Amino acid sequence: MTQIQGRVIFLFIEFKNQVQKVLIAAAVSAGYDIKEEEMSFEVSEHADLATRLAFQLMAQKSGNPAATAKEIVDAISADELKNADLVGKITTQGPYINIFVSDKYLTTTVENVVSEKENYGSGKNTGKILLEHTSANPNGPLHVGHIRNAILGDTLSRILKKAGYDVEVQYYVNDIGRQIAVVSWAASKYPLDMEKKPDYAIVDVYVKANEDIAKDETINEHIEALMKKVENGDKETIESFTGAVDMAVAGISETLLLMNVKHDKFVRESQFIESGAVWDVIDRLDATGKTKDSDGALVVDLSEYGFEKTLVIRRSNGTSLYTTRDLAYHEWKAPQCDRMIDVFGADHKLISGQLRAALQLLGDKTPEVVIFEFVSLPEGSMSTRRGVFITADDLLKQMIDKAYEEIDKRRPEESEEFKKKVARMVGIGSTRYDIIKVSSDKSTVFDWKTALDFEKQGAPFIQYAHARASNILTKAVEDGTIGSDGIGPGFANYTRLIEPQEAALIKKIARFEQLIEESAASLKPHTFAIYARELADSFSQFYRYVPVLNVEDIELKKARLALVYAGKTAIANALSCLGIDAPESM
RNA sequence: GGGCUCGUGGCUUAGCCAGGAUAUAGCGUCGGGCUUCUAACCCGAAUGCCGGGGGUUCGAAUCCUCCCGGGCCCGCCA
Repeated sequence: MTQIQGRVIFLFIEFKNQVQKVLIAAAVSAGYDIKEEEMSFEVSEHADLATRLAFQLMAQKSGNPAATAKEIVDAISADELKNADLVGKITTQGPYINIFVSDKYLTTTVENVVSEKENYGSGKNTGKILLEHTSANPNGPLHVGHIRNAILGDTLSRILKKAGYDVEVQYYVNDIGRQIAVVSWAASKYPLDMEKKPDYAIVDVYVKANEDIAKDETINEHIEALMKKVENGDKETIESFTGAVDMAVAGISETLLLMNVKHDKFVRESQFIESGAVWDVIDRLDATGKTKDSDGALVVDLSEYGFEKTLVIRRSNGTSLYTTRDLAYHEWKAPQCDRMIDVFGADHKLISGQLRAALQLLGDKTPEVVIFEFVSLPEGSMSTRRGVFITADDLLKQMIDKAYEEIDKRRPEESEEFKKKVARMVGIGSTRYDIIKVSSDKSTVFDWKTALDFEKQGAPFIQYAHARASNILTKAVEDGTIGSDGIGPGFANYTRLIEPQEAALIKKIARFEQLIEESAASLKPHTFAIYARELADSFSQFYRYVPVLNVEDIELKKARLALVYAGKTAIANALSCLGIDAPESM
């Protein structure tokens, strides 16, 4: 068994390994030819683990899967089974072989959570990951499309950390492109409303400027001139760009912080102009012989990577593009980490493929790209430029207000401070959960009615289960069953936990580590979000059917308290991975 | 026009990559449950040609193919 700090890790996986060993031995002794890599298992409602092995092997003999399944199970040796201490019963049902966990599996799970506490569920992966997400242009506030990027990226970073990786999260700030030139021009023409949140002040003038440009194309000449000045290092122009960008970023940061989204670093594109890295990248691409002139612009041929169209890496006016600066950014990141992960919207599918191809052409490490499909409005797609968007702040505020109404209705006697705190936890949690639970490859249409009708069996449901567990534990401290040293290793005899709801909850808790592992490996956080809900579901059923505080038998009471503690801990750890606060009371 | 992607009960959605046991769950609807640890809870019921056709297979929501519908993209925006 794999041991880390004295404990068997990945209990579910170890269970699976034991089952595999037992079944292979049985199949071989029954006269079948089977290799380890051919074994496949599924989690099933009929058992803790099931296999369709008989379907694969039937051709070797009878051709009857049910007969094959029975033959294999009959051939299981008692000795093998004795060594597999996590495996309980193995039965057949027609062609299926159903496997159940042992009592030791259950008691070990509870003991593990009780001793590991907030570290329960952590993985053993290693390596440094640089994760980039959100990176919205600093030309206005975040809108509901950006929220999906931020929540997906932030949840991913939390899950990867839980899986054991060293993760650094970056926001790539476009402080130098055409859009920022427009912002800078706008800020010089129109006064900024300093009363407003700074990102809103910026977008006001940005939208006006774009209206001007639509009417008068000659403004574009001013914009181009500004871009050239910046690339040539003109101090005054750079300062005006930086001033506008700082305002927008300040506002964006405030919004991100409100929804528990954390970035370790804000990296500015301009640094790759200043350092000359951009021109260096262009030179090296040019040296590959894959570039050519196209109407004065420099383009690179990526046809050998499957891209029909060439990629422009330098404008005909000599300035660089986002794509070029992004190449420099990735070259800068590569030596700092083992893996790079970028979270982009669906509009970046093509360009991110070209980016990867160009990096390959240069012989560089390439990023893994996580794509999420668009969030649009009933009337069409959102556009900061046209001023058509619903801001993240607006959505978050309304979600918090909605949550406040609920808590005010349910706990009117509580303090204003309590209600506000819970409203924020629930409002933000609901927003995050509703977004993260859906697979990122589904496009969605935003509408207020659906957004504000936050599903009760979403974040609030999970948070409520946590609050109920906390409540029981608080009362057990008050009645003295839990001493001042709390619940730790060896607190109770867990073989007393034999109710079906107890076993179901323990089994659900035991799968935590595997779900983290799978979610981290596939970079699909929604699968973990669904697990978190199932975990809360198991707890709610346990809570309904199994009394804890008014149990006479003190040993049984202590065993159940330990399970409540294990449930609370698992739920808290799951919520933490989702960036959702776990209230002690709500 | 070409490429990518999605299409699962009234609505939202899991499962699809590695095909198999009555297709997952929530909302909504209908019915039941608080003198018992917080009812933002629990239990039960109804609702599905898994977009459509064809194919592969003993077996297809899952693989292949064509079609229909939504989304995104198709060089000097990001």
